[in-house]
Amino acid sequence: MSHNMEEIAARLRGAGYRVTPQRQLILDAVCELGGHVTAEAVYESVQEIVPSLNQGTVYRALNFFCDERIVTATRQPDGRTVYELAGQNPHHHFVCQVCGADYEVSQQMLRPLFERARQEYGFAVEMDHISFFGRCRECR
Amino acid sequence: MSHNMEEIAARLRGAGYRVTPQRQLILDAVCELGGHVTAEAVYESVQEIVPSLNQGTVYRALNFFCDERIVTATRQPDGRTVYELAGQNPHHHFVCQVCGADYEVSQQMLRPLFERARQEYGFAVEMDHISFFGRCRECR
DNA sequence: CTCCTTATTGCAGTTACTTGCAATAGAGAA
DNA sequence: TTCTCTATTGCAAGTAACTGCAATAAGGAG
Ligand SMILES: [Mn+2]
Ligand SMILES: [Mn+2]
Ligand SMILES: [Zn+2]
Ligand SMILES: [Zn+2]
Repeated sequence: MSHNMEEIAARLRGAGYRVTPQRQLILDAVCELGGHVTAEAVYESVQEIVPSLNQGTVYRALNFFCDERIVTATRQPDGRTVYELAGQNPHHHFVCQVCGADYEVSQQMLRPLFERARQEYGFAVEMDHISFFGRCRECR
Repeated sequence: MSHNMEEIAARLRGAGYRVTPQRQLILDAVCELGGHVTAEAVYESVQEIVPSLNQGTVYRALNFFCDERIVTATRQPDGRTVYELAGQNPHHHFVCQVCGADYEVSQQMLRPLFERARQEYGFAVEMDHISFFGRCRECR
């Protein structure tokens, strides 16, 4: 996973947002830490570079990037939220509540359901990163 | 929505749990308030009958009932969790993020997806009350 | 009915995240 | 470069929900 900051910056500025060093550091951290990362981990990471950078700023930036669809978020059953670069391949997850096994599944897999939602209810699901919790084969 | 306390109480006692007045009040409140109800609303409701009843107890009881599959919970995008009696007809929701419109959809609708999860990954999804957020026809 | 084990409660403190506000600083205009 | 507007930050307080611990009480045994 990698991100093109130039491109993202241009898009954000074009929309009237500002590209601050804090936001760049935070996005870099999400990218470099890789995979599903907690706000806490991002905070600790950026903290090492700019100790004055505030936790509130981390949360706000992460939410901002989610709104802008630059990162995705999933709420875990433990109450924490994990973030990830909303890169090239949109996907969802099947997560085992017992052992934590995590199957990444493509957007495709949910298409039939979303299609039916649209046809039967005129409803357009707008979730690009869902986690379905349950049990894997071994844990049943 | 209604619940048979006798039956539930017997089942809980049989499993080694205790049926306390607090738990009964809390379950009654979820039932009587009806529909999707917040912990806050439950707390205020039981508070009127037993003012000493603690918020922590409400949260613990609600989680306990969720574990026992007696109530279901959904986390809303605003961060709050709403609870509901896990009654006769298991269902999920399509919720419009703009106007709040809420389509209740039967468990059936998700069966093909869950079936595929099982066949392709050996994964058994164990979520009985999912909310899919998006936009309704009018709000698009 | 009384006793005993231990599940549950009340309480207070903690965690994860959000928010109001005054100070700061992007970034477009001149 | 300088000015100006206002988006964003740091800070501190606020919120929903969770948790450790000592006191309480459910409910089975006798
Ligand atoms: Mn992911
Ligand atoms: Mn429901
Ligand atoms: Zn597993
Ligand atoms: Zn709508």
